[in-house]
Amino acid sequence: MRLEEELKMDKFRSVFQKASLNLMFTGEWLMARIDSLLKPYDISSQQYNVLRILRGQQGKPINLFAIQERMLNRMSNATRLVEKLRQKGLVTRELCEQNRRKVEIAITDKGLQLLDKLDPMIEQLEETMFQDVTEKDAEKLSATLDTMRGK
Amino acid sequence: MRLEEELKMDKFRSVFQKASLNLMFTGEWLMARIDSLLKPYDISSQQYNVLRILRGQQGKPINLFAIQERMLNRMSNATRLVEKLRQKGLVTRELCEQNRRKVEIAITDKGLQLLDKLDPMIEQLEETMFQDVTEKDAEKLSATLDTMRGK
DNA sequence: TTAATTTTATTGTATATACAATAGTTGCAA
DNA sequence: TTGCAACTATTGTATATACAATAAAATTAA
Repeated sequence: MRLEEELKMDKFRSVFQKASLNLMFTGEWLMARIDSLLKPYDISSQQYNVLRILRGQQGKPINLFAIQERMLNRMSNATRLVEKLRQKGLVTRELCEQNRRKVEIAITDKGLQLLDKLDPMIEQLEETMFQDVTEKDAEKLSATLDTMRGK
Repeated sequence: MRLEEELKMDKFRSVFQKASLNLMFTGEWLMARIDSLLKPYDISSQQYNVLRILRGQQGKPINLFAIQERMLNRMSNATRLVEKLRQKGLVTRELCEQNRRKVEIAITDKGLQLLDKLDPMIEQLEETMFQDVTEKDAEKLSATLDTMRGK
């Protein structure tokens, strides 16, 4: 459905305004889809994102500051987010001996297993979303978004 | 900056995964920009969005359910959001006589004046974002997003 | 008319979020 | 060496959010 119908708007100030609204709307839409996929596993999209960041580290621990830098939405609170994951046994937390300001976080086997279970579901969602979008258009989308965020 | 650098990721599973992440990241990025523009006026991007919906009604009141349908992110709580606006004197709330389930909301002059002040700031932000994006690319962006959300 | 269903709004509750304030640790400059 | 700045994490607090439960009014069906 086009954005006009989706938001019941009959006109936009400009194609740029329409693109902005569409970007925010579709971004929210996608996160809501992901959240509802993850809900039965009692994990939020934020938490899922952090687990993937940790897996991307290939077992190397990473501190809270670095996690924050890699998060999709700017850090509201990496400390508390990671603490939730720790309580579920999905990550470990260890004080860094070399630099006692830092806290090193790593994903556990249980965390990896959870991701293994979730991955196909997320990939399936992606496939559905992009079934009528070419690789070229997906690349174009990324390129336009990069341009919008600027240097 | 490209998403790779932004999120410090060296590779993506596919161009589709990259596009998904970019969509969520850039959507959040844009909302955060808008929120920080609005902050001095003590209004959130959600509240701003509702005010614009009301203005779009050309003075005709609109009920909470219809507001919810037009909101950018799915309704968490239109009741409470609108109540905040009412407390600031930006909207009015009136029980509908014809259908007593409904509550009619309308924007006040104060609300319209606030929007008049905010509009140029938001337009300026849009201009900056799209300064290196053509109209054609903006249309393409909207079209791809519409396709992703599907029928 | 009564009962069931649908529409619309409100409330409760747990959690997430933004953002500022604080604090401990380290590194650097005077 | 001391003091200051930068880095990193935690905490406090107010607000926003998701989502379910409830309620009231209207509509439909029996």
